Amino acid sequence: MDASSPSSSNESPWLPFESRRRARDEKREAVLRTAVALFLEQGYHRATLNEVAKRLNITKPALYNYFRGKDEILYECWSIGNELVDDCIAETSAAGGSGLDKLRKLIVRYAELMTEDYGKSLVRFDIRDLSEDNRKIVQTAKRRIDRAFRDYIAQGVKDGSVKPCDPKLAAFAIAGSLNWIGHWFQPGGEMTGRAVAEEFAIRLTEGIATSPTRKKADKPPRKGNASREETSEHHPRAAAGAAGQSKRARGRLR
Amino acid sequence: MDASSPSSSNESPWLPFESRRRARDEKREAVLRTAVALFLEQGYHRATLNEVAKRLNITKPALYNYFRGKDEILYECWSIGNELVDDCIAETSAAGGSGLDKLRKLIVRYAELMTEDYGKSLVRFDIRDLSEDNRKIVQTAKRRIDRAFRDYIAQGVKDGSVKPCDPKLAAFAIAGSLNWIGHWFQPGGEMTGRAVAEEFAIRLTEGIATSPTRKKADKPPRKGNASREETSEHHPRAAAGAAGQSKRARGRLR
DNA sequence: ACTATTTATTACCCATGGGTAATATACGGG
DNA sequence: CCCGTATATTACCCATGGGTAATAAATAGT
Repeated sequence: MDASSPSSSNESPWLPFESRRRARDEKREAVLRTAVALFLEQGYHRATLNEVAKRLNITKPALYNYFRGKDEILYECWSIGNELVDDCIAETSAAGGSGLDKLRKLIVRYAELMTEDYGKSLVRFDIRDLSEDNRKIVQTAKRRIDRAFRDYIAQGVKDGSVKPCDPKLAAFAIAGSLNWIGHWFQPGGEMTGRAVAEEFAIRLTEGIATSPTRKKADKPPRKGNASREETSEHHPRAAAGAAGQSKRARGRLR
Repeated sequence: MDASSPSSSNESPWLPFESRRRARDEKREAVLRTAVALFLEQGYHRATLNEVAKRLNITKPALYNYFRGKDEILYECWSIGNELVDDCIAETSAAGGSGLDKLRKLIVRYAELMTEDYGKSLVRFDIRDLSEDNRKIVQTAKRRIDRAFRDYIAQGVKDGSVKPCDPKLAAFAIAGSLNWIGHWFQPGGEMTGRAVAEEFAIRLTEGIATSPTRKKADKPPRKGNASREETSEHHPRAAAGAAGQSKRARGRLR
């Protein structure tokens, strides 16, 4: 343990009593990284700003230099996740292919997102904890995500890559599976996020695809029970850092 | 509106200032019905015991005649839902058939449960709000539910009704879809709970079934967008009563 | 009717934690 | 070196809401 190491992956820019000259945005993001982890770990209501501050080696009021309040922090966390999803959708839509191709691509990306903190925040945070305004924004964004799934499915039905089905219900089923990943996945388990994502992309589309699914060597059913017991039903602790991405500058105060 | 009607579906046994002689268990259950609805509607932390009491025409301390505290009420709500699931599993296991048959049966029942209050409580309530002891019980129960799904799938793979696949991941995918129903379904929408359940049973198994799925006249893709806009992403308000079932007598006080 | 028991009410307590005010410290520029 | 600005700290405030104590009203039994 070297306490003076410059800056490992997920560390606080506020070193105990020292160099505090980092750029403002870096600190903002550090707050969000810490907050999202804590909110996921303990749940928004049990998590306190005091604890967030403590993990950053600062005190609660300092947080108010960067955010208006707890609910705004929550919103910003969600917002980062949302940008990541938007990127997924944009890329997926840009890349050509059949409806099914796009659907698969989106599933892979979205699934992997669900294994990261900011992705989880999209499905684990309660919209009702937000301010009226932010809640509206979130709801609109969620509709847009839903539409992406539905559109790809509908498009697939049209171009023949997807069996005739109700796009709405199919989207519900698929998105449900994916969103649930955000509740049970924890890094360090049997499978990596990427592996889960790819497996789900196959599993979730082989029911509605017109052509047979599997590509690579047909994966045989796996044995072996994990050491850390997971369940499709519950949400365990969470931790682990997530992607950073810095195209944000909204919400400057003063 | 006849205020003196004896006892409609979801009403308080405590009539404003009057007849208070109902059996204890009936009152207990009335508290739970009200609580589960409110917890779903507002979220556990935003919901207050004062509000629960108010909806029952009583005051907060009266609730403590029936429960030790808020978290115990939460647990009891969950517990009722769990009993309902247990019944599903028991019935499904009792009825014979291939692994796939059982899986489908369980999906239908479980899905429909997810459209009811007590069912939703299984997936919407946060385990971390419970006492240490109750949390353990819940976790165990969740593992049991997960096992049922996995076992049916594994059995299906063995008896040839289900394509070779990893039962664990398949169970995750299916349970995820189903659990998510508890987040988006609201009665009064386009489809009834039963309809959703049956549709999901087909959709979720047609990917892993060995034989072609659909039974009745092949349902054509449906058009028509609902008046009340749903999304695969968010959780709306909730209300509606759920099944009662009264095989409970645990937790008597004093 | 009188009493015991159950069940409700009114009036509190108080821990928690979000948020603020006043103030101190660091930093960058002239 | 001094001053303005940004950023942090200490010391508070106070609304909320779970939980309790003391007490009153209803009910059942004899």
